[in-house]
Order: sequence, then structure tokens, then C-alpha cells
Amino acid sequence: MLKTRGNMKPTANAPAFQPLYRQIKSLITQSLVTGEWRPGEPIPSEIELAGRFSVSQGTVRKAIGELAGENLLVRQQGKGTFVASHSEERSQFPYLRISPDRGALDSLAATLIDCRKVKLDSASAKKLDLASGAGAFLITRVLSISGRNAVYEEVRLPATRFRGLTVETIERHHCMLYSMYESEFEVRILHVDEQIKAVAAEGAATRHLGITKGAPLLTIERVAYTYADKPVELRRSFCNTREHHYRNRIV
Amino acid sequence: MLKTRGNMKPTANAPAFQPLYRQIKSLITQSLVTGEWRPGEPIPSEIELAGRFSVSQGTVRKAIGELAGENLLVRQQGKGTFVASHSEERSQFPYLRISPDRGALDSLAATLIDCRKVKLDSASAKKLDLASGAGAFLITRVLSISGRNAVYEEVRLPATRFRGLTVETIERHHCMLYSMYESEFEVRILHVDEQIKAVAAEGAATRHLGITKGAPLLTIERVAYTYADKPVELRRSFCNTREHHYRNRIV
DNA sequence: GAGTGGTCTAGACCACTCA
DNA sequence: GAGTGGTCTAGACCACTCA
Repeated sequence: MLKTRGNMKPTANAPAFQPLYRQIKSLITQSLVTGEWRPGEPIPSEIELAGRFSVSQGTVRKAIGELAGENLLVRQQGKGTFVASHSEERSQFPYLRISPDRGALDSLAATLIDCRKVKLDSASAKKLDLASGAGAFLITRVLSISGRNAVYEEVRLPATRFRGLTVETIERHHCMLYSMYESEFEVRILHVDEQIKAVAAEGAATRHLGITKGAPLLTIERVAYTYADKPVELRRSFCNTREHHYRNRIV
Repeated sequence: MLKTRGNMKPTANAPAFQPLYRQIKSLITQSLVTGEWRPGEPIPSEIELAGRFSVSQGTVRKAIGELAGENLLVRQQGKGTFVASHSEERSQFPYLRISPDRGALDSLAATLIDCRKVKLDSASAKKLDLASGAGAFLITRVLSISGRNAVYEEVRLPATRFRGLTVETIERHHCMLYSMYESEFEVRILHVDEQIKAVAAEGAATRHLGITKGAPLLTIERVAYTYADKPVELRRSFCNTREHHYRNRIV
């Protein structure tokens, strides 16, 4: 079917050789992007895919293995392979790196403050790959971690991708944004980049976290990406680290 | 040889089944821990290992693949498989997450301030799995990133593992600590855990970074681990984030 | 051209899930 | 017991490195 094995017309300074399993990987990714298989649903079995693509099960396995490594698919022995979903992950908040200093993260609650339409300033627009002045939703909320108000967040979403977003939509999902993006807007977050700084508290953050102006505050500026490294969310978090911290493991 | 295939005496509430390739992985790891193969050196070829362990090349490949995924081994097509080494990694500072806000990280210099013996307080000792009052080396230094003094660090190392450490040893390695641990003390850092907070600047950090007392400062408390999740370094970094930030990608 | 890791196959069998 | 993913093999051939 595809099967163009080995070296395929190497262009001037280009990569050339693409192994078969990577071509299969691309085909599977396509089906994920187009929504042929949706978050939470099983994809066809390895044997069925091998038949469909006219390759061996081992080649399909290798393609699926890489996609599972990238957290796009989840394999379950005996059951099947499923499209990863933010509504089903063991951690409801896989990208939340704030933990209490003592004890485990035993509870997490989000309080929505506001959701309204704004125009993006040029810096924000650039980070979202949009033109300056483009329309966006601005969501503000407070996260309470283990019973303490610890984080104040401003989330910006491109108006075009999130058309029709309302306070009710957000609250229906109990403020679990990435799960909401997925099920309501077919926007699947695949990875996030964060830049972290220590700043002196001011403005809305002081009010909502109940801290004094000038107190040290951790800021996290996040850009969240979907398929093809397309940025689809901009988030600025202000975190009171008196009793919490940002945790990270590097291997 | 080992070859006890399939389910091997499942104990009461225990994991049971260990696939062959994981046994091979353990054997290879053993050779890394004991130093049979040393950082930077090649390990035997897949075919040779397959013969030695009486398994197929595919099984060896799977074991090596996991170890490469954990950054313990590095594969190079056509050349061989090598023991990963901090002296050879593409980035000389794989665990340094501080970047300048504008422009790339174009230069990095460390200035050693001091290295002396201290006794560990109980909190530090606990993090290093040692008894309170245990001897340690305390290294203090300043990192200059793209020409700006951005980080002041205090590094604590257990005296027993780092016997004979001197200022000269550190300077001989141009302050590249993890490379020094590896080549001088056979201590290989495999992963680090970090806790990050925003605090008000005080003490030595204000002096060495030239900032005023009370200014917001990012602190990174790091525990670095070697084989078997054994902690071997404790590091507290104080980072001026006026023109720099801590970057993180979460997938 | 010899030696390395990388890909791919076909086939056997295993562990696990679920009805 | 049927169906899934997981392991393992033996063997063929490919891409890459280095002398």
C-alpha cells in the first residue's frame, strides 16, 4: 500500500529516509487529528491496523509505542489501545505542578471569578500566533489547594477556536479546563511550555490571594499547544509560595 | 542461562511476572553500577550481549532501549552503544533550567566562592538520607548567564562519598560539578527533584547577586539522585529573575 | 568491506480482560 | 474461550561509521 521501503528520494539538504513505522505513525496521528477516533475511545486493534496498512503487527506496535510515549494513546493489555483523554487521566490535573509543602495534594478546588471577551495585546497575540487585537476570552479564577487559596490565574483563549464559551460551560465542567476544551471545543492540549519568575505582588493577585503588595509571588507564564505545535491557550498564574511550591523532576 | 520464561513464582501480593528483557536490563544496569563499563565507553555490541545472555538480539535491544530512554545509555547507529556521561552530553548543563528572557543562553560561567566542610543540620541530613550532624562539603558559587550574575548556589555533598574534595578539584573541572562527580568520585547523577518558590531576598544571596534585601527571588531546592534513587547532592539556588526565568516543558 | 545499530517480518506463545 | 496487547525468536536486510 505505502510500503515504499528504504531511502525515498533524498532531497538536497533534507532528512531523507523515513522508516515504515513512522509513516504508519503519521497515518494514525491523522486519524487522531481529524477526530476519526475520539478521546476516550479505543482505536482498532493492532492486528486490524496491520491489515489495513498492509504491514506487520510489529510495525504497527512500534508506531503505537511512540504515540503512547507521547501520551497521545494509552495501551491497556487485554483491553485495547485508547485515545488519551484529559477526562480520564489518573491525575485530573496533569499539568498542575503546585503542591503543598507538607502533606499530599489532598484537595483542589477552582473558583471562577469571571469570563469575558477581550482584545489581545500584541505580546499575547504573538504568543498565540494571532494578529494583535484579535478577539479572545479571558477567564480569571482562583485555585484552592488543600484548603488554601494558592493560585490566581488569567487564561486567554482565541475567540475563534472557543466560539460560544460561557460561564455556564466552564462551571458545568467544574473548572476542569483541559477536559472542557476537549469535549466542548475539540481542542486537545498535548504539551505546555512554562516560564517561571519571582515577582513582587501587585494588582488583582494581591486581592484574590489575600497578600500584601510587594510580597514575593511566583508567576508561571504558560503557553499550551495542540497538534502541530499550534498554541491555543495562554495562561498567567500567580502563586503564593508561602505554604506551596512548584515541583519538577528532571531526568 | 536465566531464561526462566513466563510467570515466576508469584508471591502473595507481589508483582510476579518479569519479562526476560527486564532481567537483561537489570544485568546491564548492574554492569553500569559496578563500573564494568564506564561513562563514555562503549558497551559490548547487541549481538555479543545476546550471546552472553543466551537471548535474541531483539530482547537485548528492548532492554537497551529502556536504558537509553532513561538516559543511562546512548545509542549511535553504526558506532555502538555508549554509557552516558555528563562530560559528553550535548548540553554541558542538562539540569540547568535558567534561561535569559531575551536571546539564547549564549554563555555560562561559574565563579567558585568557597568550599569547606560543615556538619549537616537535621533537615538537610534527612534529605540526603544521613544522620543529623553528618559531615558534608558546602560549595558556594555564583553562575553568570549571558554575562549577568543570575544565580547564587549552595551545594551540599556527603563527606563520605566525596572524600578529598578540594577547591582545586572543582576548579580543574571549570565548575562543571556533575562531570566532576562522575570522573573524580564515580558518582553519576541520574535525575533531580526540584522545589521552587518565590521568597524575599536576604543574606548571602543579596550580596552576591547585587540586589536589595526584600526583593523577590526565585529559590530552587534540588535533591540529586544516583542509582537506586540514592540522594547524593543537596543544592539550594537563588535566582534573580529580573532578566532570566526558569523554563519547563510538560508533556 | 566489516561491524554497528535500525527496521521489518511471520510466527509462536503469554498475560490479561471480559463475557 | 475469544480477543486484546506483551514478549520473544530467527532471520533478512538496511543505514551508518570507519578504516
